[in-house]
Order: sequence, then C-alpha cells, then structure tokens
Amino acid sequence: MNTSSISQERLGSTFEKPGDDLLERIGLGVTISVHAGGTIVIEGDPIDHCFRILSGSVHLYKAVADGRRQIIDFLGATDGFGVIGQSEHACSAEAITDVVMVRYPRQSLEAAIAEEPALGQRLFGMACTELFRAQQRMLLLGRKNADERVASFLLDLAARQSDGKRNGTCLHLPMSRQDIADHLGLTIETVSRIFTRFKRARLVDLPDRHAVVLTDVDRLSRLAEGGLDV
Amino acid sequence: MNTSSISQERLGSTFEKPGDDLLERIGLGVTISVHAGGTIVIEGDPIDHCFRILSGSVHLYKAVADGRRQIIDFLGATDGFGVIGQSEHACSAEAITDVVMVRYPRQSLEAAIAEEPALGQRLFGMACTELFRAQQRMLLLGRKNADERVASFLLDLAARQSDGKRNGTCLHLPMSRQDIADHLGLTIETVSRIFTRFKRARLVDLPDRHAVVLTDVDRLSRLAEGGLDV
DNA sequence: CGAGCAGTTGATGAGCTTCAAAGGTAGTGG
DNA sequence: CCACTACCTTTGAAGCTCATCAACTGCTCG
Repeated sequence: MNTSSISQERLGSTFEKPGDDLLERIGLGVTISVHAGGTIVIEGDPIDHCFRILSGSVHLYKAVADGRRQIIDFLGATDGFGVIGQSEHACSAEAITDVVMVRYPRQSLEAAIAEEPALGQRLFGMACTELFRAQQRMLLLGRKNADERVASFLLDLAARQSDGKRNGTCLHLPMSRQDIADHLGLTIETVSRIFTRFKRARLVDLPDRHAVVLTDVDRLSRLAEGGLDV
Repeated sequence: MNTSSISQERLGSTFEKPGDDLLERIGLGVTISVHAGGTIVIEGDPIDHCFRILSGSVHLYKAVADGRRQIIDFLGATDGFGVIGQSEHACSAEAITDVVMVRYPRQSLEAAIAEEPALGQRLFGMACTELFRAQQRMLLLGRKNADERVASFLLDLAARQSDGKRNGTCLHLPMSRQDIADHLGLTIETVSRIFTRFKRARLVDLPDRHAVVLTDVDRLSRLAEGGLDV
C-alpha cells in the first residue's frame, strides 16, 4: 500500500468548528496525506490512532467475504473517525480523493481526555451524532424504496455540505456511482437510472458526474418520506 | 396511554453487570412498570429521562408516515436507552412484554456524570457498543439477502442472550414475527417461510412461537456470512 | 488517436412482496 | 371445562421492484 505518505509536521491551526480548540491545544497530532483510493485502516485493525480529516473525502465501509460491501458513511473536512471505546476498528476507511488528515495516537488522546473532560464530552457528542445518523440510515436501508433512498441521500448530503437545502444548491459528489450504490444498498445501474429519472422530472440537474443541483427541494423532501412518486 | 403505572420506589440492588454499582450509588432512579404494548417514549420527544430495563423486553423503532417502521433494536434486562448528548429521542420505545424499568431524570444523571467521570466513560462505552451494532446492521440491511438476515439475527440474539452460541442453545424470542420482519427489513411472510425452511434443513428447531433452538450453529454462521445456501 | 474506465441504457429474470386464505394458539365468557 | 372469538402465524399464488447481464456512450489520459 504505497498510496500513503506521512509528512511529520506539527498540526497547524486549520480547524474551524467549535470545540476544535480543544484538539488543537493538545498539539499531539501528526498530519498525514493519503492518495485517492488509498486504504487508511482496515476493519478489525486494533485502534492505535484516531483520525481527523483536514481536506478531501473518505468513506467507511464493512465488507462480506464475497466482495459485497456496505458503505457506512462518507466523511469530509473536519470529520473524524476511529472511535475510542472499542478495541478494533469496526469499519475499513478508504480515501475517495487525495486526503490530508491529522492522526492522534490513541493513548495520548485518552490521556488528554482524562485531563480535559470537555474533550471527552465532545467526543461523546460526536459518537451520539453518528449513532443518530446510523439509526436514520437503518430506516432507509430497511424500509425505503430505491427512489426514496436516493432522494434521502441527496438531502442528507445537502444538510451536511452547504448552508441549508435550498433550490439551486449545488452539491459536490466526490464519490463514484458505485460508492453511492454501496451506501444505499442498491446497484450502480439502479442509482444511474434514478439519477436520470430525477433529472427528467426536474428534481435535480446534473451538470457533471460529480455535481448535483437541487432544483426542487420540496418535492425531493416529500419523495424521501414516501409521500410522492416520480 | 393508560398502560404505564408508576410505583415510586427507590432503586434496590437488582443490577448485575460490571459498572452498575455506579448507577446504583447515585440512588436517583424511580422504578416504573409498563404493560405489554405500552408506549414508553415517542420519537421526537425531548429527552427528559433515561431508562434502564430491569425485566421484560422493549423495542426501539423509527417510523415513516405511511406506517412502515424499522425496529432499530430489541432491548432486555440491564439494557438502557435515552442517549443523553441528543436533545430529542431518536426512536420510539415500546414494551413488547410487561416491563419493569428504572427511570433517571436526565439532569440528575448529567450532574452525576460531572461528579463521577467513570460513569460518563461507561455511558460513552455503551454508546460505542450501540454504534458498533448499528454498523453491523447497516451491512445486514443493505447487503444481505433474506436467509442471511434471519441467520444473522438468530446468532446475534444468541450472542447477547445466552452464554455463547452452542448447538442446543435455546433462544427466547419475546417479539412477534412482525417485529422480527420490521427489524430485518422483510415482511412477516418472508420471515415465517424462512423459519420453516431453516427448520426443515435442521438448522433450528421451533418448539413454540417464542422459542428457537439452534441445532447447527456452524452452518448457521456460514449462512449468515453468505457462504452457504439452504 | 486509441485504450480503458465510469457511467448510461436496455432486456430479462430472480427474490421478495403483496394478496388471499387456512391453520393454530391464547384469551374470554358462558 | 369447553366453545367461541380474535389474533398471530403459516402456506400458496401472482405480481412488482430491483438485480443481473449485456451493449453502448463518453470522458480521461497516455
């Protein structure tokens, strides 16, 4: 796996979100670069480090022996993974694009938490948010049809990425159609067909393969909840 | 909702698992009884209390407007729910059987955590375990077929309920077939058919509707991972 | 310019759902 | 104690959604 190159630099002040000063103050992170397609951790690895993304996109996934995989989540700048409180990584992590991130030795992080309870609370909050998202997605995977899944996916992306879900919002999709399929429990063909159908129905616009413009958020929302057909 | 009756008693010493002494020591719980079928909390309710089950079974679920629902998890004795760190309950909770549980006022619990960091760490650990289970189930819902889902479900139950997955282990299923279906993203008919097929294939025995005896854990395990047909 | 990969589109089919009905089980009241 | 009722579960037949297989398009990069 020669896709990752480690550059031993002290963490600068690249963080933006509230609470990040906590992580910054510790000053124990090391920045790492991983090229697109590179593997960061593998499911079952012992958790020696936690990661925090500075730029680029990552996906977390679980796989079955015969090649099927389920993408658990897509992560972007300021997101972290490697939940301490477990001994092994529950998911594999792979870079979708070139990625720069900070790596924290697990033990140092745990020591920092012991000294600074607010940091522990923040990590607890992050775990709760992840849990909430996971539960949403169980509903999606267990009980929504293909159209509802794709609509939900787009709205979820919008909620996380831009400042709100408004008509005209342009989403950046760093991941491939296959990634989206593996996230939604569908096949690449089904995802592709639904994208074009959504476009014909003027729900979205597709300027290029990595961009989606939401043109009718209202109908998309109703569609995501099962109250509409296309 | 006249299904719940509150009996104001101080919490005794009914806990068993490690770490429970922490909760016990606080001494702020109030025991509550809920009859089978009774609703405990509804998705979206503000989180005023956290709960811990003493006896009986509960399920957590999320619903879509048109009646579809996804059961997020089944809970039994010593399990808790009502994750603090969120403002609203992410799921509804309903009693499957008559249930006795302890109710903790959220604020008191948060105060207790501030005084006793070990308690916070324990809750953090519980959230991480739930997250891990949620991720497992996303793989199940997104990428496993019906047979694999049912096999995985039985093995998961076995791992939680008894002391290990051995041939001859007898599982108690307090929930209905409909509940199982809503947990696995299937219909009640499909679940029923698979149960009888598993029985014919001598993977399990079904003495009555609320009991399953695992008669071939090996094959069941291979089946759950997709390495086998029935 | 051509090779190769990602995505789209079409035709067919499998797996699960839906609809329908019978069989069991538990709970109720005479 | 037994019959009656209501619900849960099982079983069967038909239908639909999405997967699979296959061919084609278009973009990217050497």
